[in-house]
Amino acid sequence: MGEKVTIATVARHAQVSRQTVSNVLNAPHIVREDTRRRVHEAITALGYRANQAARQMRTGRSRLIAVRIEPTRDGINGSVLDRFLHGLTETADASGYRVLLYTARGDEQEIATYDDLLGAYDLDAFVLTGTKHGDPRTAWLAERQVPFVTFGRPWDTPEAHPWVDVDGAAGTAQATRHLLAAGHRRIAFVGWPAGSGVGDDRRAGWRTTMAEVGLHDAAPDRETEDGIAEGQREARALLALDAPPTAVLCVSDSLALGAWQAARDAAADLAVIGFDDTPVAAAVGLSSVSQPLGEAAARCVELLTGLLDGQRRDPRLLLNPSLVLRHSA
Amino acid sequence: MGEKVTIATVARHAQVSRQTVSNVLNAPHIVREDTRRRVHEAITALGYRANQAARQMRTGRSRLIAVRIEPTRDGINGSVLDRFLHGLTETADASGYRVLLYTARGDEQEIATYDDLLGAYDLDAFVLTGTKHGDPRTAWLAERQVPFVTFGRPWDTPEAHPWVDVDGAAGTAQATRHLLAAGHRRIAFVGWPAGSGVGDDRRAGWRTTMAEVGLHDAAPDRETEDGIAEGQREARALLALDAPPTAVLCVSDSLALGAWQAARDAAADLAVIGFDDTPVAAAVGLSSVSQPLGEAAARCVELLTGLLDGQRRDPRLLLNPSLVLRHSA
DNA sequence: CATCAGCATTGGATCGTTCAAGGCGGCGAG
DNA sequence: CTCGCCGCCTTGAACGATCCAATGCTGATG
Repeated sequence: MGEKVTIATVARHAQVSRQTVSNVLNAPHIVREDTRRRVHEAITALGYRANQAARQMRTGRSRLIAVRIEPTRDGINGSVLDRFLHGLTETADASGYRVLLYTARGDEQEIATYDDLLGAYDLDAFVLTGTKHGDPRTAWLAERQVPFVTFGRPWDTPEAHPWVDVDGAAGTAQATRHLLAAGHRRIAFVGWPAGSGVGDDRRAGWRTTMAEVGLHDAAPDRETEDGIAEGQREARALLALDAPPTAVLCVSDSLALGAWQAARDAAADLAVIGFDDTPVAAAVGLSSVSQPLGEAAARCVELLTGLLDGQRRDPRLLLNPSLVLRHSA
Repeated sequence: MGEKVTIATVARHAQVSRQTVSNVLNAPHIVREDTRRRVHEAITALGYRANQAARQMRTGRSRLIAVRIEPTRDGINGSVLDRFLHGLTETADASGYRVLLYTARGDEQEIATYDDLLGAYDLDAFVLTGTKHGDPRTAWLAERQVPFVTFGRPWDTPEAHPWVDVDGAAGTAQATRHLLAAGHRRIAFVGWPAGSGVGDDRRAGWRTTMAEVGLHDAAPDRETEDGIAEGQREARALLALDAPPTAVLCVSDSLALGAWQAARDAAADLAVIGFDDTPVAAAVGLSSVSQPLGEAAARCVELLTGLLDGQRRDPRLLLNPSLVLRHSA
């Protein structure tokens, strides 16, 4: 339709210079009230939108945030990222940022992608999900002073970089207390093999809570890979014990679902609580610990915009999950 | 570390002019073999990456594709978009494009977002998911000649714009044939209220297949909103019939899961097949019709790059889903 | 030997924005 | 009265790439 509307068009229309229009947008306080209003009127009248490419070329900032999207590994856990991503996009929008996606197989390729994105698109910041011990990605980014936030704690050095995370231990502690309050005494835990930050954290919440009430002995602790079949297997093993537990707390919904199915098949009276409150849990009526993903995403964006604006807020945030009760416990 | 690497840096390093470097990148055939090689060596040696902002300003193309991410409505169906998005990002990457996310509440706001994205970021193209009758979004984009592809047919006018879709009718037909081959004669369908393109399409596959074998009379057809509780209700109603069906085909996994649970609770021998092959279906062992989401995404990107390069391929693609068999049928 | 075609290469202009520097009127201080 | 300063605005230059027109070079031809 109409010709391209640039800052010059607006300037002509408002009878001022280009720079004044630019100032209205970027430093309104140095422009006189009525001039500012006149420029704003011209902007809306013409439907002007600042060209990001041109702005970016001059300032080196793109107002773009990169987020990795992973292949849905499990299928069950995929929805977690999905919800997080949605929250991220929405909050970023509100702050004038946009979310750019990328994929990568393996850390090395991911780092190459950083390089690419930074070089070609001048990305402002990165959001990483799923951190692990000795993560090479955060090291690379930190070394180059690229602003980034992780959703997930750096498990080695808590102060290494800004992060947002959900307090897994608090979640399992809450679940454990709920089971205790319901009269359970033998409460087992089915978790991942020790060594993963997330898994160990969640296990710790259960363990300390059980220890607090002196029930540590009546608390079988199992380690297994993630999966429904694995959950079934562990539940069967637990039920075959001399003094089987009356409740099981699982580190994931996959394991919890398996355990729940195994208990039902064996007609055993076993309370089960999972973790992540995935759609699967909701669908089959499984109680689960729910992460505040929307809030986590919002905090990530807040931290990033803070970083980019040079503000210094406390760059580490631990959020509390909540327990969602359904039929299974 | 090193200073910013621009096209001039590369030119100096390779002992040629800026334009020659540009030609190597954009029109390699007009540059002499050995010159080209020398330039390429300089590029890799310096780690040069073309600045997209500068390129975009001159050419007006951003190599960016926008995709909407929706709030996970159901929770169960969210994973479909998730997998599609992953495929999209991966294929786009391979073609040198990047995926930009956006959210919007309602069509009006979404159209405003188009305007914004086009004005500010010079987006090259859009991918829309979930089309409906009389979609105002596609009309808006078409009117402005913005390149776009929809994942989902335009249900009013098949030739309106390029699209990729999965043949829902073929999927339900395949599922119906499977049930027939397994000896079922009374096969019910639980679908959404007539009027939604997707739902009607899926219903049609079942109906025509049943009609082909003259079993149309023995085929109860139910209409209901989506949801697990709704699926349970419909299954109970079906089982209470004088001549209850021995199998149920559902338009979604949510409904199928509900039906499957109701049948189990009633200890009824009822085969159930769902649609979308969501993680929930996989988790509980529900047979389902699976959409080739990765391929659909790849085709979307192919179509778009074709459009952008001015190629004229057939811009309409109907893909075949496949039946995934588990315990439930 | 002069001319010209064919091709690779060069310099300058350009996209839309922001930064740096400067102009200009008015006001208070010396 | 003059000077300096402040607030507000304008002008020229720059970011890094591509496009366009012009130039240099080589070799073949009249």
